[in-house]
Amino acid sequence: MRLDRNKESARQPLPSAVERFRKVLQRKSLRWTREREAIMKVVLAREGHFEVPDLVAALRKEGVDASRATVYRALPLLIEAGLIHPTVLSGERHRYEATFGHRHHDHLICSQCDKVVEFRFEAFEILQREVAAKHGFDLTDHFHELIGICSNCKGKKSADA
Amino acid sequence: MRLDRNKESARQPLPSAVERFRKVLQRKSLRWTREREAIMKVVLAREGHFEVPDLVAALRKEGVDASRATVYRALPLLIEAGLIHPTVLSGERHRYEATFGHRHHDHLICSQCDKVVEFRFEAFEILQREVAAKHGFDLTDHFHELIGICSNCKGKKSADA
DNA sequence: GTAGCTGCAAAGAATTTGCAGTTCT
DNA sequence: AGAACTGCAAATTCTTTGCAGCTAC
Repeated sequence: MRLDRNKESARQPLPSAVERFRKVLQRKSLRWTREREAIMKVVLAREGHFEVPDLVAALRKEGVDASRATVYRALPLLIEAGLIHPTVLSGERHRYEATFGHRHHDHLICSQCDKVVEFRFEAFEILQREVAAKHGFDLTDHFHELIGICSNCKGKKSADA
Repeated sequence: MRLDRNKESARQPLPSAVERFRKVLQRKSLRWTREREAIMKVVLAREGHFEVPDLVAALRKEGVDASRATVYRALPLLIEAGLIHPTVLSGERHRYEATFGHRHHDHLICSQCDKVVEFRFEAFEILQREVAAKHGFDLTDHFHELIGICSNCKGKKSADA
């Protein structure tokens, strides 16, 4: 999760997301285009995690003009603007999650049924900064994912092999 | 990092790694072959993180018989045996790290120079189990990676764009 | 003897890139 | 006008698979 304590972004509607995105573009002398705007909106509207091929399909379904290539090219910018964040998730393809307008959280995942629980534990946030500081780092981001077996799956026999 | 508190595996030489691997194979009615053995040894001998294509190249260089396909097929077994573990590390391809004979640790990474610091902080281990338990999960594994700017890079101007 | 293995080469997928035409600023 | 964009299709990679012949048990 991109750490972001100096901006009261959570819970704000679209305008400030637009602002953030524009700011990044401006700083890099890049342009605000209809495609980038469309991608941004669809991304922010998505619930939970998403993978790029799915996102591309979703765009197409909404009749949004934005080719796969353009989507791939936009992602790093959205990340830089703090609107989305890569997530780990044992999966194969890259996964992202909209972070703008969402309270920061990490994930607890059942390895058997893939159930995902979002959690937030302030102690982690504090200790992480401490650990980083102890090694002379300024913490800017982190990935934290817990893997386990949920109560529901505990009973079931593991049909291993 | 695969959690493993019931086995005093760390610091032990090869034999017990072999034993573990054989045990997994046995349980799944799979076979102990010269290729799997060779892959296991080369993997355990590697320092730090590795990606599959590099591992395959390393094997070839040592004249080890083991095709790419066989390597890919062996990895899940090595993971199951607790000899290696996938790591996050923002990279593109899958990355692994030998865990057998190494004390568990997580990573602190400089996003500018890619410097990697291994850290271990007992509090995290404990709190993670607590969080999992609070949601009814049995924790079996976790990914935890801190991203920041190291002291060395702090001075440098960020030649962004 | 048989189920499982292996290498190979082909297949699959996700992501990236070169290019020619378009569009912000 | 000029730099930056976009879609397309081709190119790259990593990873997986089908198959025919080998090998551990």
